[in-house]
Amino acid sequence: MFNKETEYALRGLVYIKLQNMRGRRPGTSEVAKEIKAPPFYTAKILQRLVRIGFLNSLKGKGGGFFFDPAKPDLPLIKLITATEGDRSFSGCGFGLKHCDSENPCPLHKKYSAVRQSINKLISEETVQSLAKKVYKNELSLSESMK
Amino acid sequence: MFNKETEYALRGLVYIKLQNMRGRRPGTSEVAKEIKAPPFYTAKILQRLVRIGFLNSLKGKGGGFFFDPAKPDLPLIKLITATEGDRSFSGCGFGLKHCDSENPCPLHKKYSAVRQSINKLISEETVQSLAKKVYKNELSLSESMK
DNA sequence: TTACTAAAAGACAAAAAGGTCTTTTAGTAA
DNA sequence: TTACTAAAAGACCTTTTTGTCTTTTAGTAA
Ligand code: FES
Ligand code: FES
Repeated sequence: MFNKETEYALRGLVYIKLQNMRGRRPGTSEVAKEIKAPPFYTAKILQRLVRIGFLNSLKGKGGGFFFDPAKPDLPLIKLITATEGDRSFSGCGFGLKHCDSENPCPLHKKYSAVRQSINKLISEETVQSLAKKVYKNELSLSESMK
Repeated sequence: MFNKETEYALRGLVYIKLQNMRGRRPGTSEVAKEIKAPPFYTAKILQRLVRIGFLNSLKGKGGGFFFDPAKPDLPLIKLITATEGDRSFSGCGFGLKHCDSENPCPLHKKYSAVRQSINKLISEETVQSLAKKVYKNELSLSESMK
């Protein structure tokens, strides 16, 4: 579905938000471990997200990553666009340069419906809304242990 | 949506089937040109599809690619699985190793619905059904020229 | 059977994605 | 103000994907 970078970013941010809700600011190695992602790569990705402005960080002892509570929630579509560009979920499923309902490909009718439901999903859900679900329902951020 | 190889394979096969319906057997360079794909890469991909058995070919003058009319239609899901493996449209949208409704990720509920509609689409449609649509409705296999 | 045509095979190369690691900088706590 | 902690930055590497090209093989038509 998403590429690795987006996956790690998404899982990482949800984990960070969840910890923030519990009054903590996790660091890179904790995040990487919890979301089962490569530690250095995770660090690099989180740094990029801070630079973009999606996330805040604090250096030094007791430091770590956190969300500015004053900022609006971060919809998945914004995150995805930032990590993998616009490529997904806008183009033609058949690979034409542009999806054009005036000049549709043979997949257009069915595919554009699916595409719309994907866009709805990633526009409605935010990092925060996902974290809240985990918080309330004990949903999983990593594999079940059984 | 799909990777390049799958896209070229899909467009190429639909083009070939369409030409077959018109009594022709196109060759690699014709296919590549018509679907706007890199010629040598297209050749390589088509060769692989022949080896797999999705497609037939005939060498020599008047030769080219064609579908065995006796064979059943080729659903997109088979093509996709052959070109890019099982990775898409089965796993967890959040990146967990397995999608497990007993231990769902926070995307599970909404994502699994979308995933199912994708699977429905690629199971229902076949190379042949798409070619037929193009044949009947003059749908587009490449960009509009305007 | 010769000349031609077209696919088959596979080596090779460029670009993008994914990942690792070292050095530097900035902060905190005692 | 020293010692420690943790992020920032960026060089470097590996793997996968995408793409190119040459040589070989198999067939057709005349
Ligand atoms: S033209 Fe292909 S999806 Fe719209
Ligand atoms: S567990 Fe993530 S989609 Fe099912």
